[in-house]
Amino acid sequence: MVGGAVRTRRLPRAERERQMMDAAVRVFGRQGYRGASMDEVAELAGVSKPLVYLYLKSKEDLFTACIRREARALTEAVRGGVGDAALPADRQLWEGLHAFFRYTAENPDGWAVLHVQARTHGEPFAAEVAAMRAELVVFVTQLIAVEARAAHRDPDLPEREVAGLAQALVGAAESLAAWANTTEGISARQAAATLMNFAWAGLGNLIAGRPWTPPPT
Amino acid sequence: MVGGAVRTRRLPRAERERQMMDAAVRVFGRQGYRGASMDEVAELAGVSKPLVYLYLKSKEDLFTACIRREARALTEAVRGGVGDAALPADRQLWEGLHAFFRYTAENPDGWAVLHVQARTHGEPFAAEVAAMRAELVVFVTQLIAVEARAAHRDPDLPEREVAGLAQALVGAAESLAAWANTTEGISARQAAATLMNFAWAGLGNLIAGRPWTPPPT
Amino acid sequence: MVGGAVRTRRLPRAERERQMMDAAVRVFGRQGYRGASMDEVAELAGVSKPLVYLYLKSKEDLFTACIRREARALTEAVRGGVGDAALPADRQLWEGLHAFFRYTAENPDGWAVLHVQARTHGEPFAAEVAAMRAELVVFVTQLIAVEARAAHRDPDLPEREVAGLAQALVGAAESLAAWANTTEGISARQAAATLMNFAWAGLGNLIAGRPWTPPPT
Amino acid sequence: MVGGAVRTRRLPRAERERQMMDAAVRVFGRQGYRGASMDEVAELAGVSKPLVYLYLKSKEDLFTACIRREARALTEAVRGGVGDAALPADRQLWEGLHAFFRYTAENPDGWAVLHVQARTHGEPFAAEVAAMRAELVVFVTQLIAVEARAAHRDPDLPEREVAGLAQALVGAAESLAAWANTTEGISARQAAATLMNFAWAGLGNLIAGRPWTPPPT
DNA sequence: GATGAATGAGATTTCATTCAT
DNA sequence: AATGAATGAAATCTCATTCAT
Repeated sequence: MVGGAVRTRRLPRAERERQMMDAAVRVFGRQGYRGASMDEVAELAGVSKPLVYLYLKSKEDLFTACIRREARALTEAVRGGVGDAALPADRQLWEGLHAFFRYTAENPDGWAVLHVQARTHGEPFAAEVAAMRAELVVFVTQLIAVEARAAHRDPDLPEREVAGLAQALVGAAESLAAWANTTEGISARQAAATLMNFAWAGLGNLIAGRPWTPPPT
Repeated sequence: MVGGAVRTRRLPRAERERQMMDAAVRVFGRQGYRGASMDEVAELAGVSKPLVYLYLKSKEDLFTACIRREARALTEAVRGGVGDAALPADRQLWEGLHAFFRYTAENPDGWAVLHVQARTHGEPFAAEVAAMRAELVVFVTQLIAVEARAAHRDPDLPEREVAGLAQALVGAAESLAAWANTTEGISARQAAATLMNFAWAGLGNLIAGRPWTPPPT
Repeated sequence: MVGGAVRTRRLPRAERERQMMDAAVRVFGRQGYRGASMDEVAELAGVSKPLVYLYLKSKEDLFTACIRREARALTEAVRGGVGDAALPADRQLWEGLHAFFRYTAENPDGWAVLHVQARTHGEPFAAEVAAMRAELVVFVTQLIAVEARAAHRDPDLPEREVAGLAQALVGAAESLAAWANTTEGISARQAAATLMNFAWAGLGNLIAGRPWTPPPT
Repeated sequence: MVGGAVRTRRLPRAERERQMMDAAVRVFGRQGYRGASMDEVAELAGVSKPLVYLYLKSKEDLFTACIRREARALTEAVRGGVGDAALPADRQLWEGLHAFFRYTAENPDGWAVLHVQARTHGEPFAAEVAAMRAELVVFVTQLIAVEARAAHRDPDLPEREVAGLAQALVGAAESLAAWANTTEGISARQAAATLMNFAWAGLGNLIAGRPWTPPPT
C-alpha cells in the first residue's frame, strides 16, 4: 500500500490511471505542486514516467485531475453524510460536518491537495477548488436560511451577511480539520461537536453554560 | 515602493536587508516558496544575487526570515489593536479581530506568506507559523477563560475544548480575511462584525434576532 | 487523400505500406526528419505505431524508402515528360524542365523530402538524393554533348566543366521551382521558359567555343 | 581550432558569446536545428549549458542569432568583393560571384546554416534567410537592368521576368557553391567562371531581345 | 493483419549557489 | 559594500522502439 510497489505489468488503462492519481494525490498533498516531481509520482505509482505523460498529459493536467477527483469525492462524502433533507437544520449541519471531518481524517493527502496546495497555484487550480467550496457554502447558506424561516422570522439577514457567515463556518471547519488531523486523540465526532458549539450556540451561550448538544449516535 | 528600483549604491546593511526582504515577501507571497526564484528576488530588490546570499545565506534562511518578520508584525498589529486589557472580553476580541482584518488587508503578500505559503513547505517553516498562531490562540483562549470567570462560572470548559474553539475562531478569521480581501466592498470592520456575530452570539441567537452589536467607532 | 483517415481494417500489405509512406512523405516533407515523429506518421496513416515498425522497420528505413520512392517518381516524371529522344536537344531540355516544374508543383511534400530534408541528415540519405541528381545531371550532360556534336564541334568541353554546368542548371531549376511554387501566378510553363532563356544561350555560346572570360586576378 | 577546448575561465561576455556562436554555427550547420543539441554546443564552446542559456536565451534564439550573424557576414563579403560600382555589369557580377564562392568555401558551416538548415524550420527562420537572399537578388536584378539600359534598350523585360532570372542565378550559385565545396579541386574562381559562362550569354541574348521561345503546347 | 501497454534514453530549460575581483 | 562570470543538479517532457496478445 505504500508504493514503489512491484511493477504489475500490462494493466488496463483505467486501473493504471487510478494508480497514478493515487500516487499523485499523495505526492502533491505532501510536497505541493512545485515541490512534487513527476519522477516521484511515477515511481510511487510503479510505472515509468512516459506512461504518466501518455495517460495524463502534463503535470498541470495531472494536478487538475487530482483536484477534480478529490473535490468530487469530498462533496459526495458530505452530501452522503447529511442524508435526509427533512431533518432539522442543526441536525443536517451536524451530520454534514461529521462526514466532513471523517472524510478529511481518512484522506489527509486529498484534503491537503484541496485545502492547501490547489489554492497556492494560480487561478485555474484555485478556481476548481473555489467551485467546490462554493457548493459547500451554498449548502450551509441554505441551512441557515431554512432555520431562519423555521423561526418564523423574515430572512432579513442580508444575503451578503449570510455569505460571510457561511465563509466563516467553512473556514472554521477547514481549520479544525487540520487541527484534528494533526492532534493526537481528536475524533471527527469531537471536532464536529466543537464546531457546532462554536457556531450554533455561540461562545456567549457556551460560557453561560448552554451548549449545543450533539445527537446520540 | 514597487521595486525593480534604481540601483541605489552603498547602502547600510540593515536597509539593504529590508529591501531584500520586502522583495522576498512579495515574491514568496505571490509565487510560493518553490515558485519564487532568487533571481526574481534580487532583481526586485535592485541588487545582485551574490549580495542576497551574502546577507541572507540561502533561500531557506530568507524564507524563514520573512516568516518571522511578518509573523511578528502581525501579532504586534493585533496586540496593538486590542489596546487596554481592562476592556470587557468581547470588546477586546472585537478590537483584535478588527486589527487583524485591517492588517491582512493592508499586507496581502505578508499574509499570504504566513497563511498559505509557509504551511506548504515542511515542518521547519510550518513550525514558525504555528508558533505565531499559538500565540493568537493563547490570547483568544484567555479571553474566553476570563469571560467564563466573569460569569462566575468555573472554567470547566476542558482545556482541549477551548483549544478547539480557538482553532475554529482563528480559522474562521483567516477564511473571512481571504474572502474580505477578494470581495469588492467588504471592509475590515464588516468582516470583524460578521465574525463576532458568528462566534460570540452563535447562529442560534442570530437567527432568533439577537445579534451581537459592534461598539460605535 | 488528406489522411487521419478512418481506420480501414485488414488491408493487403502493399496498400498499407503505400498509405504509410504517403503519410511519411507528408510529415517528413513538412517537419523534417528529426521533427517528424513516428506517432504523427502512424496517426496520419490511420494505423498503429507497431504496424509501421512491422512493415518499415525503423524511422531511418522509412525515410530512406520515402526518398527512394519520391526520387524514382520524379525522375520518371521528367523522363516521361521528355518523350521522343529524336527531338532537338533544346526541345528535349524544355520538355524535361517543364515536366520537372509540373511535378514539383504537384508534389510539394515529396519534393521537399528530396530537395530540403534528405540533404540535411548525413551521408546515407544525401547519397540517395545525390544518385537521383546524378541521373538528371547525366541526362542534361548528354543533351549538351549532343548539341555540341550537332554543331560539328568536338566535345572538347572538359567533363568537369560540363558537370559544373549541369549542377548550375539543376540548382537554378530547384531555385525556380521553390520560387514558382511560392509565388502567386507563376506557372510551370513560365518557370521552364525563364530557365531556358537563362541557360540556353549561355550553353550555346559555350558549345560554340565562345566562353565568357574572367578578368585576370 | 577544433574546440572542446580547454576551459578558459572568466572571459568577458562578448567574447564568450562569440565562442558560443562559433560552436553553434558549426553544430547547427552539420546536424541541423533539431539534430543539434545544446549539450553539444556547450561542450564545443567549452562552457556549461546554463551559460549558453544565460547569454543566448534559448535554442531558437541561438539559432536566430547564428542566422543573422552569418547572413550579415555573407552579404558583407559579397558587397565588399564587388567593389567599385562603376565597373561594367559583367565585371561586377563576376566579382560578386567570386566573393560569394570564396566566402562559402571558407565558411561551409555558416553557409550550411543559411542555405540548408534555416529553410527547413518554419517561417521565422526562413524569413531571416529570405531577407538576405532578397538582398542578393536585388543586387543581381540591378546589374541586369543596368546592362539592359547600357544596351540602349528599353527595360522592357517585365519585372517578374527579371525576378525569375535573378532567382535562377542565385539558385545556380547556391548549387554550385555546394558542389564546389564538396568536390575536390574546384576553386572559387572556377565555380564563378562556370556560372558566368552559364548565365551571362543567356542574359545577353535576353537583353538583346533574342529570347528563346517555347514551343506551342 | 493489427494493436494497447509500456519504457530507456535523451531533449530543453531552470535554479540555487559560488568564485574571483 | 557589491558584482559579473560561471556551474552542478535536477526539472518537465518527447521519442523511437518493443512486448504480449
